[in-house]
Amino acid sequence: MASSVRVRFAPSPTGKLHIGGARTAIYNWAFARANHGAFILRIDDTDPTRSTAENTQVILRAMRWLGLDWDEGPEVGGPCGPYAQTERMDLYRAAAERLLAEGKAYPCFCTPEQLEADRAAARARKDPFQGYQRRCRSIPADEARARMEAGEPCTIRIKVPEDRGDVVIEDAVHGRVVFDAKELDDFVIFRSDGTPTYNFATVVDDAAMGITHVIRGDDHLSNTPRQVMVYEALGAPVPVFAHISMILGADGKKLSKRHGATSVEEYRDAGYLSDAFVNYLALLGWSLDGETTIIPRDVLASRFSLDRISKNPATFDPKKLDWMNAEYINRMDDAAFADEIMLPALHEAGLIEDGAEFDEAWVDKLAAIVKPRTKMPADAASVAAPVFATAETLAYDEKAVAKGLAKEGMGAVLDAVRAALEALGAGDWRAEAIDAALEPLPEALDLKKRVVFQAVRVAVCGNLVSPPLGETMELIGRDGCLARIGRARAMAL
RNA sequence: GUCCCCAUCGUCUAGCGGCCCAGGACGCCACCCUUUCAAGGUGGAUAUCGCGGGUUCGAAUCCCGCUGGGGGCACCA
Repeated sequence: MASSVRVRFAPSPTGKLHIGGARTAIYNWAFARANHGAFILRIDDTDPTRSTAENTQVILRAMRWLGLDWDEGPEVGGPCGPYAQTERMDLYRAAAERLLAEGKAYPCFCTPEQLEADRAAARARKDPFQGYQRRCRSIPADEARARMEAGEPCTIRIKVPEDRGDVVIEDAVHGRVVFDAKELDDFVIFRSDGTPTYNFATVVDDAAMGITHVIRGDDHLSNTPRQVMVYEALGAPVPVFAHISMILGADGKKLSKRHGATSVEEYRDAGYLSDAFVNYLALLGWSLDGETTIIPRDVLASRFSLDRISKNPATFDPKKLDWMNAEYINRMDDAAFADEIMLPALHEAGLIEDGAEFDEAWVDKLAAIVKPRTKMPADAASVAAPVFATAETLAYDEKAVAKGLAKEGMGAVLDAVRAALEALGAGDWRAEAIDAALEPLPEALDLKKRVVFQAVRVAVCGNLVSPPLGETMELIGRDGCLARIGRARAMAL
């Protein structure tokens, strides 16, 4: 396969992995998988003041949680390493030297003050071109070389060919985008401190790593013609670009802290399922067919395509993410739900001991009634909590007691309930039998069904809300239920 | 200032000249199921396809202008 796909996700470790970056990573990963290509992770840490090793670790952890495995990159290595830009400085230096030697770049001795003055002047005379005025472009090569060797501080600028004309970018999502090379200035590729700039380092790396498709945020579209200049100067093939839109907050503004959680790990910590999160993010700006919303990652990995990426910016909608999460939870089978969601949640909530063992059938039955009431993992703990309490520890909700239990006549109801339940032997303690035993009571007591069952519910679960009574009581057990009713009897009138 | 991008229900989107007085999903509402809460089922409201001009027998779809958003123009990435 001569032209096999190679894509990369290249975050800067200047912060946590945020939602927008995660989606870019997902698209790159899915595109690589769908085309049997390679997904490369590279750490673009050329900004020494803002990059930290800790952020890199946070990003790697987030990538793993998202399930985006990389074929080449940190901790897995690969033929194009190293995969952090700070470790590739020699490459950038060599590339810059080459461009200098070939006359495709030149040193610029302008001071920041000089540059600022030029900019101010351009503004003042309303010059449509506000970029670098190319003061140092015409310095003779030997003079430039001499000044450099004398140690005069300088940056290296790329020489945008005078007659370059239009720079045409065939973008996979935007189509043809045309820039006039005249609008491009001779931008800096190497700083005076000897470090490369982003637009240079990325291109050198993308070229060296054989990247075939650059899938990244829209904010880079305007930078692309600059990068094309570097590819051309380097004599490297220009990859296919795919610029994806930004993700906005509910107010249509760029997503920021004001909009709540923006980093991947905040969503992980909040209990969102990786699969649901990835599915939701993938759909924010991409569609499979316009109809399907539940797209498991294996489908994403086989059916993802660039031509179905949307051009418009997307607003992040937490409500839909919540729905998606609940959907993934409800699609789990009971055993998986019990092991992966319910039991860990109960443990987290301190409701079960370390290494506690439960009867498998019992746990599955519990899972079956808890699962549809679980939108977030923590819900599983609160829904199942009454089952794990004892008659002594069960918390009675005050309002529930007032509304359902502490009322005239409820004492008689509980007495009747107790009598009916006591008639059931331990061997008959099953949901259907319990329901059958309770069923005739409302009529016998001449009360509404609702009133009777509400009293039982509060007595047994401590709350007005619970999973179906019969099943819940079966799981709690005969003794537990009778003990609770005994305790509740004191609260009833 | 200048260059570039974007514009369909509140939100994510389908649509690439007739199948669309616009389809799906979230959310919302109603009903059904029901001893509560969910889940599930059924149905419903919400888009003059940003605005104005063209082109065409016919435009959400093509062209032009405008407006509104966003991004770039750094020795940040």
